[in-house]
Amino acid sequence: MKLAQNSQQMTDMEVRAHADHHASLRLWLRLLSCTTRIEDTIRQRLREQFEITLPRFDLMAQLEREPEGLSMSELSRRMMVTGGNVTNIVDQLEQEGLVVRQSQPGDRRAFRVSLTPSGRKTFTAMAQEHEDWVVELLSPLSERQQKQLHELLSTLKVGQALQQKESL
Amino acid sequence: MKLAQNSQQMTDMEVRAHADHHASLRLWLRLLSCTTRIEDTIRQRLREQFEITLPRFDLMAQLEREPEGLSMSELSRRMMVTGGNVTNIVDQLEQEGLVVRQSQPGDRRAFRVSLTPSGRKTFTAMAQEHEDWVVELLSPLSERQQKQLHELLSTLKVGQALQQKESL
DNA sequence: TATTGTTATACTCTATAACTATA
DNA sequence: TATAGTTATAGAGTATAACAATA
Repeated sequence: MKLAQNSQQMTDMEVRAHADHHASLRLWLRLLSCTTRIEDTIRQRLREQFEITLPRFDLMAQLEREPEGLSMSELSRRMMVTGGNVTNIVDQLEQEGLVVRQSQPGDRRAFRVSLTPSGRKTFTAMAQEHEDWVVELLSPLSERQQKQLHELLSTLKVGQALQQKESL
Repeated sequence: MKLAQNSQQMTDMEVRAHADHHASLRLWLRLLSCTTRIEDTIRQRLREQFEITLPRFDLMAQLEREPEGLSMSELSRRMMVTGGNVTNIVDQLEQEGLVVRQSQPGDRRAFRVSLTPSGRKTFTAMAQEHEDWVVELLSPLSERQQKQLHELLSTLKVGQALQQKESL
């Protein structure tokens, strides 16, 4: 591509491909900045209003969906971080009385981590606020536009998953 | 909203608003996961192939657009991080010979930071690869879909900016 | 042997605050 | 006084690797 530019022998297809490249790059930068801005806002509000970080909130969100609780390794897998990190986060949340480790009958190596009643109550309140923030931050888009955006991102997500599979 | 649910007196509008809330939340989670997946891939490849982190890459990208160089405080403003961090990153890049601090004639407090020839060459190679990765990662979307996505995100961005102004 | 979970360590990014030199 | 930049410190998140207990 660079050679073609320099030698002034770009074909129409190359010109178009080149233009598309820049368009993709601009799209990516915009995608990144929109997402980061929303995420930073949410992160800041979680800290200010609930003194909680996003990873801790995410871990509680995982547990909220699983009343039976989850093992440390399952949490590690779902949050896509290594085990040591999960140990740290669970330690902190357990000190605050928001989650609890219970020994697993049948496997004395494993724990079943779940929300305490206090943790569940706290999380419900946070999640309600969190949802309101998201609605507010996405409100520049109409309902119809949000639906469109969701569909486009689904295509992107599925495509990415396929690409990952193919590269195995 | 919660009260309306419990008292079973939700109006049609409330029902719709409630559904929209969940839709917005799902949209946000999808937006976040798509962006994070792409960002993590790029971060990993930058580290593996060029031994560079995203903030360092971003700083070099800022300098690449400004052949005259930028002051530390201007870099701090553009990267939206505090001054001490910029000092650290510039220190590292300067040790590797990729950027250089030059004293500013007219203000002996300030520096003009710019890419060295080596830094420019290195960045050009990295940026080319980076652009290829972005094209690849966005390729599940057609050209037309990418344009659509870009427009939706523009609406979101402009709306966010307006909201920020209004909240001042 | 393999797996679950913990511990220890190290690295990057980040912010805050105190500080120096210059304007 | 205010500004440009540095330094010191602290805290969060992350990964890696060695380790103990159990399967």
